[in-house]
Amino acid sequence: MEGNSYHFYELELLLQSLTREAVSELYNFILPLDDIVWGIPPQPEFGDLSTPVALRLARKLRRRPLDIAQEICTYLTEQKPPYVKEFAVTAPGYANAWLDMQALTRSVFDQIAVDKDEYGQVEIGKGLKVVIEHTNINPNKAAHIGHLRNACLGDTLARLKKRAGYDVEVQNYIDDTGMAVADVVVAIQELAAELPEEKFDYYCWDLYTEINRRYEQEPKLQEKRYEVLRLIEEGDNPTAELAKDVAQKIVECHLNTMWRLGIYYNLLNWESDIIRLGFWDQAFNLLKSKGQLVYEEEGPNAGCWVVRLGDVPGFEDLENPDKVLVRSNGTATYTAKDIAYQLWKFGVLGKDFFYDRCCLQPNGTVLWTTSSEGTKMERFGRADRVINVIDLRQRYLQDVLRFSLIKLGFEQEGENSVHFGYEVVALSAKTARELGVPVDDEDDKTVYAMSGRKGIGVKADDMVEQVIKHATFEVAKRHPEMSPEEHRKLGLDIAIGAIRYYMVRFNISSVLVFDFDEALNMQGNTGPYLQYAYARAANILGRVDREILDDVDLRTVPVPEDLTVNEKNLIRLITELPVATQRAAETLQGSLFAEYVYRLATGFMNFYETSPVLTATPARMRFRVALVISFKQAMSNALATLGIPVLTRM
RNA sequence: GCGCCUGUAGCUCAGUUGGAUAGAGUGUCUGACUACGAAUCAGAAGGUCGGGGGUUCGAGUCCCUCCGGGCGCGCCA
Repeated sequence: MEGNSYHFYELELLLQSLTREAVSELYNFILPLDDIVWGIPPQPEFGDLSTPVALRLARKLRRRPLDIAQEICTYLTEQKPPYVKEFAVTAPGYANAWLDMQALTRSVFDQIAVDKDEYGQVEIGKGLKVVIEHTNINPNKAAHIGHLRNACLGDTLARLKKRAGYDVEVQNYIDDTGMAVADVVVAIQELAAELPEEKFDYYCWDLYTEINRRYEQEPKLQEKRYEVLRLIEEGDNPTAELAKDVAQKIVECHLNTMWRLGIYYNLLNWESDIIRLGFWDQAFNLLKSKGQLVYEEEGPNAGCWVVRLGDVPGFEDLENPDKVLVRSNGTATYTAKDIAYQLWKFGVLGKDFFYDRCCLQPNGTVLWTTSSEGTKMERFGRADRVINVIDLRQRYLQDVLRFSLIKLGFEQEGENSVHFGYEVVALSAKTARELGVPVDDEDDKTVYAMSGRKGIGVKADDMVEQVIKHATFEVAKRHPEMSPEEHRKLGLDIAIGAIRYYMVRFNISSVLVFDFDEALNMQGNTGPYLQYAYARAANILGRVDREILDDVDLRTVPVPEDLTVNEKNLIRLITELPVATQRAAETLQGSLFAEYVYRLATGFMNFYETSPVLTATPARMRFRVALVISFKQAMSNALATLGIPVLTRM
């Protein structure tokens, strides 16, 4: 946001500082900027922007709020801020501003004409590299809808950060040496004769459930898990080879699942490479040299290397707040490896992976993979900020990671580590029942947790396929003239819109109660509603006389004085795109952005219903064509930020 | 036991650092397609914001307390 283009947000900021000036001049009182809010009032009678600042001042100044508001308005009027026509006061003490919408519209048109696809971008992240780690699915079974929430949130975050000017690198961590993979290896060795080529992840889903059942029945089978786990970590043996093969095949399945939804990565980070390249040994030496790693001679952690966290807020009350990094038998804990890995992300470990090209993704970008003997590259990691998209159950561990970095001498890195913690996905009673999970028939309020071990859950591909089927059916109903292939093609794009919007529209800190009926819904506050608004705009423009369309120029088209309520409302929503992007990117709230895009779409729907374009008077028509062009551009940019396909027909 | 999250319309959710009459969607009921596509729009009904105290000009929002639901507290990964 630069130049002299005053939109609502810039105006809000300008009025904020002018108001502070007014308070300081009039009452010799310095108010923090954050205490002065100019916002959109609930009723049009209260103007276009308003502030309750006089109400707040009343107590301190011991004066009537209405009088204060009046004095502030008088002061502001004398300052003649741009695009404000008038200031006025309403009870019980609000100061309101009326804007020159005609001039404001002119300015927005100009900006969209210049910025086009870049309209809505901001530059707060310029020069900063952020590494976003998401997806991170155990490579031992099919992805389920919980993983889908992770991936959709992470991908939307990445898109928002890019639009906010950050240099974004998306990493997908693969725990190929963990217990989960070991379990499937045990299952294959104990239960399976040969492995199928198709739907390998689905096959492993069942194997994983089965082996966990066996563990219950034959506890001594559990000994085999640890033996397999040991062999995998050791490497260079048939069991390790099998594990590697399983992990790679599963990762391939996961990638296909995510690619279908427009989710792409820059780098796959393999746990086995972290181990093989000795990241922890490197980190251990580094941390020892910093002098904050403690070797315990006595107490409960005798013989271990620990980091002391007892004075960290939130840890004081723990029985044993210190975190063991190296066990008394000399092996490193999971957290220790995580610390090493996190240091690598910031480029301060003093050790790097080698890299190989993994494949070309459907969007035309190369996916790279870490490797223990590939080529050296300087481009990965080295982040200014790191965001780990991991569900909230791991909050404690993520806190330990963050505070450990701080305590161990990497204060900056700790401060710049963000745990993007989201709640898990659970099943509604209805959907659980449909899956055959035993549910309480009396009680539809209870939600049911998914469980990989028990095989309870909705697989991501199943859900995607069902939504595609439903969307394809809806398209076919509306377009009998199209071929089944076209139906399916449009159905796919609509399904992507429905799924992605459903996954990001809720607050991340509450459990997403997954219900099939709701996920399949395409009316109301859904992804297809947003796509439909765009399609309607495209449809209008497709019907405008070619000559007129070519002739309408956003930079010169006359803006009428008598803008209607629906026109004004739409213009105002279009001007909000940059600030909506900025706020969502900075607060990491994709849902905030989703809500904005929904309001934008609704604004257009209202305009559409009330404001004919093609049959309006010539001058009005040309203005409305310009407005539709502007909306279409803004909506297209907004949908791209959500990763939702843009459709001219649906 | 300690800690964190959560409770708003029948259901799923919004609700900016305390601000004007608590909002959407869905479901139910009623209207609007020979009109730029009805995946839409307009209207009705639906609320002790979990209960009770407190703070103040003003509380869904802040504090205390109680109740319900979820999760976390390893020399596991």
